[in-house]
Amino acid sequence: MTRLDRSSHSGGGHAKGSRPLNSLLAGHRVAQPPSAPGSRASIQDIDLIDILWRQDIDLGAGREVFDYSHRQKEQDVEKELRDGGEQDTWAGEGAEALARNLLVDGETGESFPAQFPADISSITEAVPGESEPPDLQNNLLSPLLTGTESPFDLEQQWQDLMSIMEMQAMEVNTSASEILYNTPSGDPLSTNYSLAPNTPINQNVSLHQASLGGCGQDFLLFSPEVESLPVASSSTLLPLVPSNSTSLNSTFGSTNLTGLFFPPQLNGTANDTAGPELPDPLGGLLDEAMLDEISLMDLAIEEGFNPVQASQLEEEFDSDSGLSLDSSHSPSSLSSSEGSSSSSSSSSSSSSASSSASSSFSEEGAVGYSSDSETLDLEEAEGAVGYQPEYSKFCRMSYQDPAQLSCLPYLEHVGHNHTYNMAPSALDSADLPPPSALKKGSKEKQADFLDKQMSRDEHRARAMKIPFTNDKIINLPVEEFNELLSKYQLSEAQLSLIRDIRRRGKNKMAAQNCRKRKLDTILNLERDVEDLQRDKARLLREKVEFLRSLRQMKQKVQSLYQEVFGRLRDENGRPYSPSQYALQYAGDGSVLLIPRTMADQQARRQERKPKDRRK
DNA sequence: AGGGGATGTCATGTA
DNA sequence: AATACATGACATCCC
Repeated sequence: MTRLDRSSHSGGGHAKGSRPLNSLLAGHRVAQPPSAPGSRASIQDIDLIDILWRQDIDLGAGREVFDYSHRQKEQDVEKELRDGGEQDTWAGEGAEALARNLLVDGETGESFPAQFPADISSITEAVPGESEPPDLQNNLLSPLLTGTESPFDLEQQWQDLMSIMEMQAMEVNTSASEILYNTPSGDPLSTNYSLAPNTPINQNVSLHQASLGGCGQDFLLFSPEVESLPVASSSTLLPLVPSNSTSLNSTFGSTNLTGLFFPPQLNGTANDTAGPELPDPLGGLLDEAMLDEISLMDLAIEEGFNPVQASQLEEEFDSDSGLSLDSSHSPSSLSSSEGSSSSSSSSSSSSSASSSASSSFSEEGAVGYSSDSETLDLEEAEGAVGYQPEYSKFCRMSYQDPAQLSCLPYLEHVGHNHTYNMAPSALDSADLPPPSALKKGSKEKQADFLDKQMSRDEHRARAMKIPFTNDKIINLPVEEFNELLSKYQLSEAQLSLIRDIRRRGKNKMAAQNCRKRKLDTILNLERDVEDLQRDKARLLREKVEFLRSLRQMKQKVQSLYQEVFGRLRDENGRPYSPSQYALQYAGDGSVLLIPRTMADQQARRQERKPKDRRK
C-alpha cells in the first residue's frame, strides 16, 4: 500500500520546535496595551509612540487607523458576526447533530466541543463582554474632557499626561504642573479670578490697590535677599501679600513659577487680548512646549504626520465630544493602513468565512465520522454492504437529502472525493455498475450518485466485503474496534485493509484538524495585528489629546498672568512696564512684583536646580 | 493549458 | 510497543 514515489519526500522532519506555534498561539489574545506600570511612561515609551506614529505615516495610515471607537465597533460587529457565523453553522446542524457530535467527540477525543460549546447560549453569553457599548471605549478619546471614563482610564491617562509633560522638558517642575492641571478647565478669563478657593491671586491680591506706597508694610516683610536686590527706582518691589494666609504654595507649589512669571520682554501695558506684541510671561514653557511641540501641525511636520490628518485629528478633538467618529466611516477617508487593515480584515473575514466554513466543515467532517457511526447502526442492520457512506457525509453536512447537494453549487466541490489512489482492481469490482443498473430509475440514479461519492477506502472495503462500515472502522475506540474484529472471521487481506482504512481515516481527520488549526492561527494573528493597530491608534489619540489639553492649560496660565499684571498700578496710577517688571510667585504664597533683572536671575537659578537634581 | 484551492495520503515525529 | 495525534510534503481533483 505504501507508495513508492515518495522517495524525494523529506517527510515530516519537523522537530518539536515546529509545534509551539499552535500551542503558543492557540487562544492567544493580545494583552491590553501597556498599562504604564508604575506611574508614568518613560521617554522611550513616548519615543516608541513617535516611531509607531511615523510608521503609520510611512505605511500610509489614515485617520481611520486612529479611530479607535470606529475600529472597536467594527471589531465588535465582526466578532459578533464571527460568533454568529459559528453559531449559525452549528445551529444549522441542529440540536440532534450537536448532540451527536458531542457524543462522538467523546469517542474520538476530538477537541471541537471545547471550541464550539454545544450550548449556543453560552456563546452568546460570552459575547456581551466584548460587545460592550462603544461609549465606554469612546470615553478614552476624551480624557480630561469627559468625566465618564473609568477611574483606571483616568488614572492611566493622567499618568501618560504627566509623562508627556516630563518628556517635553518643561521649564516648570512638578509643582507647577500640579497647578496647571489642577486648574479647572473653562474660560481662562472667567477663571482668572475665580480659580478656586485656594487661588491666591484672586483672594490675596488687591490688584487695583497695589501700589508702592500701599505696600510699605509688606515691603518690610521681604526677605533680606529680596531687599538687598538693586532697585531701578525708588520702589522696585511690590509685594502682593495675601490678606489671608491662603498660600499660593498650596496651589502653585514653590517658586518654580518664578521663571514662568518673568516675561522676557514686556512692552507696554498688558491687555487681555494676547496679541503677538504681548509679553510672553510663560517664557519657554509656552514657546517650546506649546508652540513647538504641542501644535499638531508642527507635530505633523516633525513626525511626518500628514497635516491634513493632524488637522482632522485636532478638529475631532475640538469637537469636544471625542465621539464624532462617524466621519471616519467615510469611505473616501479610507487610508491605506485602514485599507490594509480592512483588507486584512476583509481577508480576515473572507478567510474567516472560509475558515468558518472550512473549519465547520472539517469539524463536521471530523465529527461526522463519529456521528456517522451512530447512524451506521441502522445501516448495519440493513446489511454490511448496505451502508451509505456518502449519505453519512451528507448527514454531517446537515443535508439529509443528498438531492439537496445538487441544489447547492458551492457544495459541489466539497462533495467531490479523492478516489484517484484507488487500486484499479478494487475499483473495477466496486465501481462497475451491474448490468441491471442500466435501467435507471431514480433510486438507481441516486445509488450511482452515492457510488461516485464513495471514497476510495469505501469502495475498497465494499470490494473486500468488509462486514462493517468505514466509519466504525475509523471511529471506534481501540477496544471496541478489536472487539468488533473479533466478532468476524476476517482474512489477512481484510484485516490489513481495515487497519489501513482506520489509519487513513484518522489521518484524514487529523489533517483536517491540522488545517483548521492552521487557519485559526492565521486568523488569530490577523486579529492580534488588528488589536495592536487599535492599541497604537488609541495611544496616539491619547497623546494628541493630552497635548491639546496641555496647551489649553498653558494658555490659561498665560492669560491669568497678563490679567494680573495688567491690573497693577504704581502710586501714580500708571501701569507697570512689562519690560521692567515681572510678577513673581513667592514661596510663601504671595505674588511679588519685582524688577526683571532680579527675576531673570532667579529664573536662571531655578533652571539650574532641576538640572542639578537630574545629575 | 495552467494556476490555485481543497482534500486525501504518506512519512515522520511526538505524546 | 501500540496507539492516537500533529504536521510537512506531495498527489490529485476540480474550478
